[in-house]
Amino acid sequence: MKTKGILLDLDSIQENEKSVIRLFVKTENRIEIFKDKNFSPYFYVKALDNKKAIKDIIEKEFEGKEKKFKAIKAEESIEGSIKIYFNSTTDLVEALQQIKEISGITEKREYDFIFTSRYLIDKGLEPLNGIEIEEEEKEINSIKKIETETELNFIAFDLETYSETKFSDAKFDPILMSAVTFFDKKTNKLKTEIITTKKGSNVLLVKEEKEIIEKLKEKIQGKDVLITYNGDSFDLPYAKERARKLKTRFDIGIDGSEPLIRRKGLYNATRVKGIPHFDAYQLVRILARFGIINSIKYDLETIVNSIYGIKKEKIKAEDITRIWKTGEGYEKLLKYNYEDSEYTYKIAFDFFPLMAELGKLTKQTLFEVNRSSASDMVEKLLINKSFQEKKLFPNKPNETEIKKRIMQSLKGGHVREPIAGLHENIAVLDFRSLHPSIMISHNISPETINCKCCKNGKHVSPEGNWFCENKKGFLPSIQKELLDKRTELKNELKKEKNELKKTSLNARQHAMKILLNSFYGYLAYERSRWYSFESAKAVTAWSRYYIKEIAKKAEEQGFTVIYGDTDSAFIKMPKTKTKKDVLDFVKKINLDLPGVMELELEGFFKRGIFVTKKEGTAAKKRYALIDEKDKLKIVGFEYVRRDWSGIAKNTQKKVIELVLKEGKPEKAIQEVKKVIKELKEGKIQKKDLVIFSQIKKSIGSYDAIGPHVSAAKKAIKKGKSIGTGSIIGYIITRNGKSISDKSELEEFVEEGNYDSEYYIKNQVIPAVIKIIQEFGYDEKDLILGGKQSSLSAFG
DNA sequence: TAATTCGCTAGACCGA
DNA sequence: TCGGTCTAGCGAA
Repeated sequence: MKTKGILLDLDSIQENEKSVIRLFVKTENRIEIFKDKNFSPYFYVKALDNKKAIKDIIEKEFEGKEKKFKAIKAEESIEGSIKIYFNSTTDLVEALQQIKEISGITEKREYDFIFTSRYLIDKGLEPLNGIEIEEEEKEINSIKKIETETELNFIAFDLETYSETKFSDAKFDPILMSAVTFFDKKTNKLKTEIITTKKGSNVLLVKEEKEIIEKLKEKIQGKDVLITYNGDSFDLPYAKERARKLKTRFDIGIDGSEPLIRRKGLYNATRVKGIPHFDAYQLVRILARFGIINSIKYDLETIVNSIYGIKKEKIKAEDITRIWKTGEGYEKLLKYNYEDSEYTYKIAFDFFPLMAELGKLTKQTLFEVNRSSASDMVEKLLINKSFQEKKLFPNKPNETEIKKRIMQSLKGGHVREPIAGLHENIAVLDFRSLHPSIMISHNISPETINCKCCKNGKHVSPEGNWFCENKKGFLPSIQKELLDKRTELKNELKKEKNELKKTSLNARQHAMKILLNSFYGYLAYERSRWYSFESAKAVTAWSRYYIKEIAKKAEEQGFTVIYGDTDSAFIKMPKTKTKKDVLDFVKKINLDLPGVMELELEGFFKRGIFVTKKEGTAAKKRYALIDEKDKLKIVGFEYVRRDWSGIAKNTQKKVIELVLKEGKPEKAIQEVKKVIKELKEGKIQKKDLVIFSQIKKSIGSYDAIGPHVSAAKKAIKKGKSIGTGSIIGYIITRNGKSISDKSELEEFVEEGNYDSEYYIKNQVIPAVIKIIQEFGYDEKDLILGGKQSSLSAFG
């Protein structure tokens, strides 16, 4: 019988001592389980004498935990290796240890790879894409990928729980309510309901806590993707534990299992069999790593604000309990629960296409890709290609090798010292995808380096290594494929009118961009299977070479180069030069660049400012530009840093704006004076004084107790739970001697209790002084009344 | 518990 | 209480 569906999830189980793959497939209207009993785990070995080794392997009795077993098959395979099959993954693991007892075996390969990933790659399947199964009574005879439009039913949920202390403990504290959000087909809109035991808006009333869990379970059943915000560590483990306490089961898995909690260091990964658990918190972490979003904190309120610009109200744990007890503010609590669930749904929904595409490209399930690192993704992609090209992929490095790799240090990009001051008519040029384009254009790959044939060829790096011109490198050939496909998709995107198709095309090209940019890092990452220090070294050597060449040529053309960082050149156009001259220059450069390397014009800016450091030389990585539409671009300054107070950041922004937009340093000075006055008068609100900083290691292991550590320590004494990874918001109060003494967690500080001296001298003034100094003013002009200088910017 | 290096700044820490 | 050094965090690319 033929069945078509969408592949949601897979796992492997042991059945009659055999490993069996189970696929969770969305067919017509439900999720069904299909078993594949014909796929055996395997690994490869290399041997001195294959014939003899095969005979020995076949005859070998391996010692299992319970009984002896044999390999089911051993045969000659790719690259002169021997492929050995086993009944189960447990057999394979045992055999892996004992295989070295056979003489003449020199090497083991492809043994450290997850069985389910193996299955997807070998069968050429893509999670969240279509599959066609030839089956009998749910047992798979054959399977293949087909292209299908993915239409899935999502459901998000969010729990509110009771707590006498700061944190709820599932052993004692009940679930008060659970919001669920899903797409309502009747109204074609999102619908959110709150399952709870007290009446109110949008409430789905039940009698007791146990029924909340059961109702939630009922709501989840029939959906295809389960969305939470930090469900990995909170909502799912909590619901599971409460169910146990209340003598019921939270068995939402398609196979009737409960959520499976796997400890992953400090965090959990919680899996639901058959229904991919899509944790929006994990998603947001990934997006932040790839620079897609930028946020100070990772709680839902901050994230919603940074993605959608919407201010969502937060209710603290203790208030939830108070509201529940008194009933006062109950509607607010309902709204809070409602919004948590709805925004969680929205974030996950909006970024689902991107994650789905990353999953398809790297052959990872949604659950996996949702918790995957950049190196994971590149590695899976490479392994997949390796399989397609019938090659053996490299082993993971052992710990000794990893340590050796860490010892090596790599020189990075070139940063040019800026010319400090105010500049006008700036053109910013930059290389399009610098690292990938260097890798592709110079064929940089671990196996093309220093080949026999091309020592004096085109691809000799500035530091001496060279790369083959005859044989295409493994890594760059994949990058080229991605690049070409991406260009094609972007062209299609331009023509496409249908919004849904546009979303999907855009997600695909974005996924490719992310992967493309991760190759270089993977090459230089110590745990990489395709590690090549010398290759990575060549990439950066070339990057330095090319960007310096651009600067040199720009100067030869009569431009002044005012700055450059890694892949960019900021050039100042003298009066005699036009925009066309800049574009012609770019064009000319591109004629000489090799392969796919390309210089682009990022934009024209009417003004820009670079400042000096304390020691007097110009500061790199901090500047501000204003374009022709008066749009500011502020880089590196305190304004973009979370470890500065709002009052300092906002004042700095205003100063930059006044100076760049209107060329009025005098106005800027007035502005700063005004802020200083308000600070002195105690008028500044708490929220503008908070400084955020992360506790990056265990609180006891600090040598230097800075303000954030000090505030954290005090808060811990008061019963707050703060650990590695916590982001602290603190305020410098009037109570104490040193800055650290005065530092206190924001929530413990009364409105108005702040050290105005600190905020003036250590926050506002340092944030603006370097900028106004460029106009001939100094600190005295900010504190004293009179104006010391009358220099004007454009006078 | 998983990409890299370059660069800036603050504030503690320490010895004179 | 000073100045130099070191620890720490965060951002740019």
